[in-house]
Amino acid sequence: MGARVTMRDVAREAGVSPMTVSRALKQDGSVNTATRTLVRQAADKLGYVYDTTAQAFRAQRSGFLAVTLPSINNANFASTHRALTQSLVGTDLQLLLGITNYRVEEEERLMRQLLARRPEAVVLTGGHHNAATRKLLVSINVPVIEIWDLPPDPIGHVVGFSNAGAMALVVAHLVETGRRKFGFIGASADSDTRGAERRHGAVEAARTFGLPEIVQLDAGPAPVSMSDGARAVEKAGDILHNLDALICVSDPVAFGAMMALQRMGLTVPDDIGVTGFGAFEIARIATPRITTVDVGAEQIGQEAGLAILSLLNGSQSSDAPLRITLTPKLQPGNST
Amino acid sequence: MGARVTMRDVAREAGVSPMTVSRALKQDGSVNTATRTLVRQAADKLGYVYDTTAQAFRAQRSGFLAVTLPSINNANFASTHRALTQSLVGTDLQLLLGITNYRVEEEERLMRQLLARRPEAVVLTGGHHNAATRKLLVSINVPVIEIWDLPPDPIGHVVGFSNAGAMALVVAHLVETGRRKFGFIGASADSDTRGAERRHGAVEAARTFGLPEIVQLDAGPAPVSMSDGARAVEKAGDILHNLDALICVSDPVAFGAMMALQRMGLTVPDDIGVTGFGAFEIARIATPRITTVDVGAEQIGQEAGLAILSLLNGSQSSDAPLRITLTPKLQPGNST
DNA sequence: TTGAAAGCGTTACCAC
DNA sequence: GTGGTAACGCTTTCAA
Repeated sequence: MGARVTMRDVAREAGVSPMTVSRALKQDGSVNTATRTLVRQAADKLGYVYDTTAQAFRAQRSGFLAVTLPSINNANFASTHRALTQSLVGTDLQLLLGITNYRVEEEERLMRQLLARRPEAVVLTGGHHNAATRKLLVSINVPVIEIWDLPPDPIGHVVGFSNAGAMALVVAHLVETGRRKFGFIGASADSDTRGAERRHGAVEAARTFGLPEIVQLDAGPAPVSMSDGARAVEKAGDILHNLDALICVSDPVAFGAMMALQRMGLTVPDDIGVTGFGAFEIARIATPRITTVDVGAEQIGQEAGLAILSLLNGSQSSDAPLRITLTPKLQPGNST
Repeated sequence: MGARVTMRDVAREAGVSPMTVSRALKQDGSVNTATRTLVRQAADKLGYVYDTTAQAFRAQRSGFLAVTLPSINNANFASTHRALTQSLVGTDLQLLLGITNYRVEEEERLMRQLLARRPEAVVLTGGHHNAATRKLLVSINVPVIEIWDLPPDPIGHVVGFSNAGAMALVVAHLVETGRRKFGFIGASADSDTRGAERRHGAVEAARTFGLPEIVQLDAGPAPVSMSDGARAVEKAGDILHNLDALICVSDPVAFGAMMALQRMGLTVPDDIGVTGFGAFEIARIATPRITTVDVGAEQIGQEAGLAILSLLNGSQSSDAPLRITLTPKLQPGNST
């Protein structure tokens, strides 16, 4: 139950000054190798743990990168998270993660909590925020990056793709395979704004192709899962016989839909086609493999990380907001 | 780009002392209402922003709860995370999350990074750590909780269940349904220590029941996924004809295995039974539904949260380490 | 290459 | 109800 070990203690143990300890524990070149070894040994012996809080306080640099994600249980967001983390290896930046659970009010609460930690940059998944959140973010004086979207009126920088455009790829593919009458399965509320954009993109693309209006099948509030996809199909009932493809907001939803269709005696893709979104593992492994869209989740994280580093280096002026646009790729499977 | 506004500036503006500003900006009752109004106005006028870093430093209370998870993309860990977050609502504690990617060396690196932020408590997923990590954790003076395991020699407190015991439930169930010759599909390396324990539990249970030795099918390094399960089955080939059940380390692996079996013309459960682990959504939605084990991921998070709060309140002495043991429940499906 | 002093912004503690 | 003083652990700055 002893008091905390500080640099002062390590200094005493090593027979040097606290300042030398400070320098020895960094890569800072100006320390004698022997001294450094001595200090390292003393630190290890005493079980010294560096105090980032004190450093952050003294240096007026938190070392935090605030990141929000809608969900922690999503392979795509996990990829983005991993790539972002990876791109910060070797720097002293640390991710401070907040999960919004797809709720805008939660995002505001979370953002207040995150900003109180004085992050050096902020990464938000999605480009739709309430007024209060926006106000918070424009007033802080650090880089803000919105990812996974292409907001028309971004707060700062953007690394994303067009969710609507990605859905247009899907519609075009379905048309090519000779289909015309589509249903869309997605979340009901506007909570999943990327989902709403995908829906919108599908509807618009259908109009462009001169197709019949897309039938909307409600899968409940976000996040929508396999079961929600299955339930939406079950609720649809006879409507399905008038459709030749179901466009799903994500691969898990598509898989749930396929399971339900199978139970109803409908064969995919012969009786009806099914498409997913996001290139999740389930799309590859399901039988039939699900036609999906790879949005480059990993690349988003990587590009965002690189952007942050250059913005913080000052090598990139933040006066000219970045807008990095990725191109989603259709991944045809056997479900269409 | 002027210098930062501090309490001192606000104090000067309001004609009071910094101490009074500090009190006025909290809910702290002992400030005259008029004074408080004055201070608030001065703060607003100057655009004052409270400095949490300085507070954390001075008060020696970071407000952080350090949490490690093996993966961000896992419904079970996501449940634990959500429940833990939920149980801290209303407190000033904030989660500081680190992902180990199932790697022990990564855990050490991560733990150093997390501890440097001086968390008020530490939650580790898993009960296996390298010597350095253990040393770090026993020397810090805050509550440490290991979850998702029942380590024989815990660092501090424990909220978990027996992975081996849970697998014994599965084996007992398979025996009841008349099966005797089992294969086990799990990660190869020891990286997924919970997986290794499950494997061990299955082997032990088989011995207890006097069954033939369980055939080990390697699914590669952790994390193992649907594809890994499928690949393990494909590699097994004719071995499968000598088995009447495949015990899988997780539901995704079990699903992948089922898909591969199906492609090989084997019917589940008639030709061979399949079991999973973790009560993932895929177990419910797959056809046939996968027999699995619900380990109470959410309850783990909740209990850990409650434990932390009581430990930090001082209402619970940390001299007597908590050991909360949950009871996994078998969820029979149609795959056995 | 190393050390001494000062101070980052806040709050615990003690006066009044 | 309010103020003064000191201190949290580190690093910037200057000196040796």
